[in-house]
Amino acid sequence: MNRKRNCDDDTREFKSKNLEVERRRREKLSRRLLMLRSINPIITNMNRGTIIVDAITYIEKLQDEVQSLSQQLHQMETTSEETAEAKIDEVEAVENMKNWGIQAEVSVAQIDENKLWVKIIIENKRGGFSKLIQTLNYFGIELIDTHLTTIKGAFLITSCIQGKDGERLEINQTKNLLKDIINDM
Amino acid sequence: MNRKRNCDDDTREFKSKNLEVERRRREKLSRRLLMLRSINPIITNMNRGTIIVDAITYIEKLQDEVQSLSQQLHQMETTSEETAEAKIDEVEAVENMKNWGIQAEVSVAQIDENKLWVKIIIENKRGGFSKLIQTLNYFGIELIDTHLTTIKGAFLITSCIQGKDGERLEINQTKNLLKDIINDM
DNA sequence: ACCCACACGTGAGGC
DNA sequence: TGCCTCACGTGTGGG
Repeated sequence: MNRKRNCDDDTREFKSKNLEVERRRREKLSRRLLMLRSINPIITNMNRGTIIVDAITYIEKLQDEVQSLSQQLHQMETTSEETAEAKIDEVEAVENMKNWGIQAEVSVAQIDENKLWVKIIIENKRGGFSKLIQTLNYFGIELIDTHLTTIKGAFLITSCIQGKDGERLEINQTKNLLKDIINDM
Repeated sequence: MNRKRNCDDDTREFKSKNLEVERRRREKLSRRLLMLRSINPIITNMNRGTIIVDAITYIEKLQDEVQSLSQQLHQMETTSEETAEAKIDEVEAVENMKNWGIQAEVSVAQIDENKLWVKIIIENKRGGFSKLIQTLNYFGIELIDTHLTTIKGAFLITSCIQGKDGERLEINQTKNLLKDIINDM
């Protein structure tokens, strides 16, 4: 502890051998502390001790952030698994349609001045049919009576439709609308 | 630097006033370094300097992790917006059913020894109908002829079904299967 | 003057 | 032994 250097060492200063080594060590430690402070965006003070405290709190914050993010990501992945399955189903549906030589088709015929008869053959996309119905509903088209059959990856739909509020439906417009809807799926 | 204490201070050791204070400071710093080391799962050495280096590398790793996770989360959110829309549609569908007093319903009747007639009223879940069809298909049930109407957030389905390969269908089993499928949606 | 934080040089102990 | 790390007590400069 207390330096026991004798008082008789007169003028000649006796340097320890590890003087320079110790100096290097201190410098290295200081540089590393500055490094630690430089990558930490949250700094309260530039004291030697507060640098470490800030680093601790920053690490804890990052750990919480990682945990929270991975948690959110995990539950988002689990909820979107069915979407992935749907994608696979759609691919298989197209394959089936190709294998069986089924061609997509849209036919529209006039029944009377208010009603049209439509026949649609499309690939069996997951949710495609209900989306078709909803889209038609959005465009003011009401499905009165509908037949539907699924065969080997295809929807076969025949339906009697009319415009809401007695609005007249044009054959070509309706046909183009149906094609657009199917293409958008 | 060199202590200038006169050699005439004889036996009485003169303690600096900041001796204890400095001691507290050192202890505090050591404790904080141990804290920093304790929350760091990646430890190469327990040296004073390597503790800081490990903390730096750990912070950098955490930062990269946070960036990567938030990036993945962001692009997953953008791709799953449509799912959120579907959820909203489902909620609205249930609201509509409640507003119009439509009750979910499953009825099954026997047509002949091979065919059953079913009537189903369910909420208009996005993709629910095609999932119903696919699930029935998975359980070996074939839909021969199907009527479907959507009214105010509900599917009204009447269908003639039979078992594949001439397999007989029991009424109660089929009814329970349909209920299970609907509950799983 | 005081307080606080830091750097300094050195001895002790482990490998 | 030498090398390396740490704790110690103190001097010093800034607020």
